[in-house]
Amino acid sequence: MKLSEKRLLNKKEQILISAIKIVNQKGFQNTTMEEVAAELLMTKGSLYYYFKNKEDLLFQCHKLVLSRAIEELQAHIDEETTYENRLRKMIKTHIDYAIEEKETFNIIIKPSETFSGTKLEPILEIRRTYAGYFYRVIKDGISAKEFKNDEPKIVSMFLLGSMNWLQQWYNPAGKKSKEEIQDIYAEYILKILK
Amino acid sequence: MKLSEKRLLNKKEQILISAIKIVNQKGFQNTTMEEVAAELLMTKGSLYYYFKNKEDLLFQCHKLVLSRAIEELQAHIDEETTYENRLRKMIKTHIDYAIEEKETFNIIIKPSETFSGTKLEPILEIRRTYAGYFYRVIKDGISAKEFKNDEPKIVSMFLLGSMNWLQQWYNPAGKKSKEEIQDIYAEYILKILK
Amino acid sequence: MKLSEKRLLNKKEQILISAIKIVNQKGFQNTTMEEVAAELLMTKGSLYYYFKNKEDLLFQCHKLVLSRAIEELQAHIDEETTYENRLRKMIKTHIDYAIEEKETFNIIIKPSETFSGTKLEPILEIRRTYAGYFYRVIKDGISAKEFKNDEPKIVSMFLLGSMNWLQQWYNPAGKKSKEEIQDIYAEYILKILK
Amino acid sequence: MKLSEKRLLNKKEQILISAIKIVNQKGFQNTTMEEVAAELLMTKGSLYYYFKNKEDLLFQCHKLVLSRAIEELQAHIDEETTYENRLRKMIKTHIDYAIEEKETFNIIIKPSETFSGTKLEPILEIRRTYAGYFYRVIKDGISAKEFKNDEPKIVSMFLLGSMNWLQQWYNPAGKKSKEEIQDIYAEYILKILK
DNA sequence: TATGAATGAGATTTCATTCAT
DNA sequence: CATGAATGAAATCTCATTCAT
Repeated sequence: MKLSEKRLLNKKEQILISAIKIVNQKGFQNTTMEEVAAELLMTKGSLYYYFKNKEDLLFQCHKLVLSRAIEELQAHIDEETTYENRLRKMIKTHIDYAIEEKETFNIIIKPSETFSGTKLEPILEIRRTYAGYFYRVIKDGISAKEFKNDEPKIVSMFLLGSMNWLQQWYNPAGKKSKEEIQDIYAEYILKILK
Repeated sequence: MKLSEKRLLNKKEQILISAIKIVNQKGFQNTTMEEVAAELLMTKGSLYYYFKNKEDLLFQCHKLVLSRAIEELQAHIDEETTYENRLRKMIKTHIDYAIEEKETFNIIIKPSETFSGTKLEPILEIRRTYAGYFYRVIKDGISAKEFKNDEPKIVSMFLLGSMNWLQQWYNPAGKKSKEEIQDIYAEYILKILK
Repeated sequence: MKLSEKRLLNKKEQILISAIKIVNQKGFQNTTMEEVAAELLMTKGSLYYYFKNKEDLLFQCHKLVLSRAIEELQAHIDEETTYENRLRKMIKTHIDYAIEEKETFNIIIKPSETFSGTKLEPILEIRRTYAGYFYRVIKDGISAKEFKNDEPKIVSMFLLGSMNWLQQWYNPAGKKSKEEIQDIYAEYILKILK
Repeated sequence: MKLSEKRLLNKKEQILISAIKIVNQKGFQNTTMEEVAAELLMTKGSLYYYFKNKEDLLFQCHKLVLSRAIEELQAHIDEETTYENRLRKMIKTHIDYAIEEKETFNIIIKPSETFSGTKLEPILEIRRTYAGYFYRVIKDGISAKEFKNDEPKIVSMFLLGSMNWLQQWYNPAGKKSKEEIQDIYAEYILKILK
């Protein structure tokens, strides 16, 4: 890769990071190109040098966040340890993202309201990939007789749903720390898997 | 109540029902006043006779659906039967709404993205009330020694989250019927409560 | 037709007339919705109440002008007189429009630069209809042995081209009056038809 | 001329040739600097080294095509043969350009819509020069008693118009070949000149 | 010379909201 | 009560142009 291409990529990522920040504050629909640009001390027009349109920008935000999360999940899956351990770590990771990156991580939730046509399917695909990691570890844990359950797909969705919901009610200043929550969620799901 | 007021109420409800339909198809942010009006063979302008503004209309949609669901939950809670039975019926009800009334019932979306200022707190209040029903039945079940768990709040949220997520992946044409799903979800949550 | 519909149509036509005026001054691409609105003492937004988008507005401008011209041609064709006479009158009419309504009449010329996709074909269709009148009168004149020529299609295009070109060089303040030009053009084409 | 100036000229011409290609595809107004640059595997910015601005670029495109055509016309005029022959060849040439170089050659477009201020007059001047060749040959043919007509200016415009219009309807895949058309057009104009 | 990046002005479009009738 | 019409603010997007490197 040429230096200039690298620089372009860097800038693009910089923009994405800013955009993610704004989107996490204001939500998707309420984020304007103007605001994203302002955050970067750029002008609207410049954004269009890097991204085809708003949908494209949002799409790449989502992709960036999810792909980062996926990397972490992958690392956990690759560890040589019990399936329980892997699952626990994956839960930790997911909850971190769900709480910290709220909105961007969240297109996960209603992509069809944000994306239309061509971009929707890729988004859904990434989402499926992501969910697949949870499915995998549960399924493999079952095969390895470490877990016991007949519906790995449903369990994984059950888990994902309960974790995604956290953003709605979890209060960092509340009684339970994030870590405690992470442990409790792991405990609960393991009860289902026994 | 005078007849005219009654008629007003009827018309209002009619509008809400149409609005709910559209919102369930298009999502909150993507529903325009025009579309709601069109569905009712009215014009945009007329809607403003019944509702102060769009936010108000959406607010009342949300409220209507939630209050209907709350009535059902109340009925289940009032039954003279085991807590397990009550919880099972409540899960059934919630899943019915979550799947059928997708958007309007949709408690997932950050209300702060749709509602601003004066309407936000009332919305959150209704939601808390709603969630309270699940909290209540779990807490009481614990007090009655039917369930066993130290974190009724967290369990109820865990449950709500997993159910709300259903809209994202549940496919009516898929392998599992809605009824099977309802049973499985009840089973899982009961495992946590034992 | 209801009164309200009539009023709508009236207003639409009023807008079209203003738009035609602006377009004739500035050309298609250089006419902005803002300007059209300003001419009518309206705001941009209001135009969108009457027309779906800019292309639609321009399309209807074109249609209006052409359909008026077509009416006149039709009247000439229907007269009970020699084909030569009919053709002479049609030439008169066309030249009047070509000189007076320059631009709007002119989308005739490069519709593909102004219209895209769905609107292009209808435009071409109207254009074909229009040109068809000249073809008809020539063809019929030949059948009636009043004219003599083997290529009515080509003659009609030859004629239309020469007339459309008038806008490029005709100067109302020049030596020849519009009426003289109209006669000369008729003379020339009749020479070809003998 | 220094070598560097020569190189500059070459590059300029290269750019013009590419630009002409694009303009012929997309039309004057719809051609963007970006597209022209892309065709040359250059970047927008570079174009500004060679041309002051877009108008300048388009101007020179138009000029280049017209001046090439003019050269050919000149050659035909200079031949020692009948005026009829000269005129026939000029018609051939013009029709070739009108059909092949559609847009850039396009004399139909109102230059005032594309060119403003300083560039407009030069454009009109070239066009007049171009048209002048047809005027000349007709006028001289009349003086030489080979043609007979009192309005050489009008005849030449009549001819030019009919030929320019060809781009609007001529279909290479149609019944008549380009050569046949060229003959027919010559025939028609000669009828007028006799 | 050439380029990559940024700019900014302006154009189109959308839509909640208002209001006279 | 209902509507048709108008509004205006804001958002997206385009593109010619500039300029430091």
